[in-house]
Amino acid sequence: MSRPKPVYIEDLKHHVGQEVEIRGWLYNKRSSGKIHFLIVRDGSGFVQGVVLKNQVPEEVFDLYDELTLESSVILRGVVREEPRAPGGYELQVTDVQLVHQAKDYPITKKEHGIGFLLPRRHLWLRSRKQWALMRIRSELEKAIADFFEDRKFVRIDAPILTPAAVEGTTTLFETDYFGEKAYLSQSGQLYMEAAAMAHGKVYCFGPTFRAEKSKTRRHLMEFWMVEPEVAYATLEDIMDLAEDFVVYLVERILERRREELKILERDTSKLEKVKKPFPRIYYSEAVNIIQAAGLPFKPGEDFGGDEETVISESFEKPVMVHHYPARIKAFYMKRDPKEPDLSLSVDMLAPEGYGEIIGGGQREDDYETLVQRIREYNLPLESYEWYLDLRRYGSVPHAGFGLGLERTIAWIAGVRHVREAIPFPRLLEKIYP
RNA sequence: UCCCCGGUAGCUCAAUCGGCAGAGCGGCGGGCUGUUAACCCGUAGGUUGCAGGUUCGAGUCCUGCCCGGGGAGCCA
Repeated sequence: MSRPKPVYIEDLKHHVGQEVEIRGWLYNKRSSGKIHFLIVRDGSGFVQGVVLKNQVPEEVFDLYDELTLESSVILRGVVREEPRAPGGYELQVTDVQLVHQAKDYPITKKEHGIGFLLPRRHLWLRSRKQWALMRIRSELEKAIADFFEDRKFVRIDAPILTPAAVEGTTTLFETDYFGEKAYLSQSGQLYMEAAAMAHGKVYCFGPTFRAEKSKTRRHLMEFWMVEPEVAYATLEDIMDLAEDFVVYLVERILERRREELKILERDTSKLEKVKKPFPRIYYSEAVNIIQAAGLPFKPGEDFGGDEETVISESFEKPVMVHHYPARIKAFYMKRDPKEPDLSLSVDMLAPEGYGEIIGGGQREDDYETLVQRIREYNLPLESYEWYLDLRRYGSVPHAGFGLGLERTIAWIAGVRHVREAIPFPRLLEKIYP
């Protein structure tokens, strides 16, 4: 007996009428007595196998009882187009092989609470929605690389172990580095500024770490960030780039991950509206929106979750808020020469209340001013000697931004909490599995 | 660190005014040739988070503790 060719479920449409082999895991099963339905997943998709009592040997038909959820199985059968089957194709099963029997798989088809699922993240990843989310994440990572490659950016990997803080040490994970203190990176930006002076247009993409005691749906202790930095760029230039970037990412997912969005029950009409141009408003205009909505807010302060929600819900597209008060932004942010109390900064807020996905702006490029800022912010000048070198030797105007990957995924995929946007989330005081 | 909510069967939850601790799913046994988180019949399954208090009587009220979730601050 010749063994049929192993194929992936996503390729079944090219094998209609042929006998194939699917190697995967049992996702679900149903039976009506003399007909069994086996829903199998193989990583590339889900397919229903139909086992008819009068068409397979008795021992194959009876194997149904041994096939517990998440057991690994090999199905052989003929591919058929079938409107009654989920996905449109099904397998007329000729043979079933049990590779390994899973005993009492804990995650069932019914609802579970987050407290039950998170400690079982290694298994939860197999569930349909989580599967869809990780495929969207993977596609976004590809889209990020493609976007910058198309625009001739050079990818520069920032270090993860760093000697000093970018914005103070209170929220850093500290570790020992041969007897000296070192910290896990909370941003690659300063290194990107150095790299931009070497390559003009650069970006980094990697994990960053914040030891903030944050316990909200928008926070992770370890998250991934994309940080482009462009020499000779202004605030305007970087807003244009951020806009193009986000439009590109949304388009890519709509184009290549529509099935996954459907599994997640995402309302794609809201994503279709994400086209240029995005509204750009001054911080002061954002304050007006907040006050018109009746929120108690002290102008000059940074926005909290409620304020961000009110602003972003005023628009159908991501909105860019720029010219924040300088005192609530980082030391390296350049001030507007016309209004020195305001910084050349921008935040992009995602619609539907998903909050800030981008933060960036133009950097201070004058040596004396930067030294003064470092002093004003009570930061150790000696740690920034190398950074100051960038202003000593051929300083130019430059700007950049950082985009939080998980918040972007949560928004595009329409999931409420960022913990589902990363394979193994690191949450406050939780590092298992 | 602060604020709010919760902890009852393996899971998700219910239990009126303080009055016999229940359902669905999952498990197990049976039935069904087109199921879509299948359905139908039957069945097993409980230290109601822990400690104390009030009461004839506490899952329910009170005190303390533990654990979990959501949010604030901070940020992407």
